[in-house]
Amino acid sequence: MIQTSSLAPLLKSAFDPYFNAPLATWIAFADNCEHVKFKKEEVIKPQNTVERYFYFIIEGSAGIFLWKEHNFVCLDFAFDRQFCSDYMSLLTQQTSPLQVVALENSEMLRMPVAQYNRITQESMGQVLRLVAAESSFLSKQQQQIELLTKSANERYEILLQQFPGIHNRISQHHLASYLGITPQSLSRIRRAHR
Amino acid sequence: MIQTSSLAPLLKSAFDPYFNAPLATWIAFADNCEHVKFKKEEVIKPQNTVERYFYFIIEGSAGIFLWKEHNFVCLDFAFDRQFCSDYMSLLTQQTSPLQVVALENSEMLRMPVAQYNRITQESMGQVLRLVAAESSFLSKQQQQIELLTKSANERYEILLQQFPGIHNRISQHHLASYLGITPQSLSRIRRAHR
DNA sequence: TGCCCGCGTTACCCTATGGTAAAATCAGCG
DNA sequence: CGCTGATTTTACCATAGGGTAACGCGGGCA
Repeated sequence: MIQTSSLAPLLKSAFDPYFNAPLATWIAFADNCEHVKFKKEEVIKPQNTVERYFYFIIEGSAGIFLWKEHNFVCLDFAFDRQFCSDYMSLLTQQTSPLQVVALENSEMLRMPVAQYNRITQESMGQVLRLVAAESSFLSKQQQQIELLTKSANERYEILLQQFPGIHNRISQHHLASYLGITPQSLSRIRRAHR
Repeated sequence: MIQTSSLAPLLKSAFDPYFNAPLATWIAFADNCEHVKFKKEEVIKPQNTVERYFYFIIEGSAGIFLWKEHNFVCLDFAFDRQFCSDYMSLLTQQTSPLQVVALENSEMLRMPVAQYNRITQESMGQVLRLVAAESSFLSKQQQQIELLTKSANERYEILLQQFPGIHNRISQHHLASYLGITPQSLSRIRRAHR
């Protein structure tokens, strides 16, 4: 069993671009976390439940999904060193229709919401929480801009730029649902790309 | 000229649903603001500039727009007692392609970004800033969900529910661009609605 | 009162994407 | 190495929404 505190450098390097906290702070943070593993396609947080954890991906990937008619559409992807809770439900502590699913075999660090709330009352934790909120907003607004102003084809190109190699890690029907199209349409787009 | 501090009760009542601050705090807040007016269709913040103010709408409305090919598409509306800056640019203090426009003759309260940053280092200000970020995220995610999972027709119905009477205040081509369709398509949808 | 001008509407055809179904390819496993 | 089931591709037609253009209507203004 890995000591979670040994993962502190990883946390520090992931968040250093946003704000500076000494390694000791990240060790304390990691000490409040649990080290968990998920199998590909395993449901981390089912729909219509309350999110109980703040998750950080050590290695692997996850998707945030929403049921629509006959299948799940993907609202967002998260990869190594990213945050991947159902943030909506984490914030409100209400059930949400969103479901979080591991998209590869993954290792994560997770902190129970009670400790997340406690920690985000301390000074560094406030910054962490604000950074999480503001950067989540920025990326959501970016996604909205793309949905409103780009074609499916352009959105696919942007996705590939944003996450190079994503098409080797994530199945096509997930990518398609994220783009707001069917797998068949995505296949057509990929064909045109060659 | 209205004393901005006389608007403190309005601020307090607008934010009370999110967190509780005594009236005195809002008076102090308002004292840092300027009372400004805009005419219908007046540009409050042009595209490709940096947002210099935190805006609060006393009365009226505004839209956040993005240039696409031959016209502006609307990313969001804000009405009385809502916040209406180019939040992306306010946060990053970088230029952004977003443009903020008054959609009716409007009165607003605005606080320069330097004071906004100063105030959001104090305790109540931190809460304000976090609330702004988290609620902006929630509403953006909701918009993304609607774009991905609803038809233009359904999105129009949702918009009417969310802002009752909006179709009497905002022109159809703005509504259409917000929904991601053309004014002609919106006209078709409205016809079907009768 | 009558004339414009802007906005919304209608009409027409076009294109991107959806839906269904079948074929092709790939991947894991005996 | 070949079977089997899953994933991806292709094909075919259907539909929502786009583009252009013409029309109509209502309000401001001469």
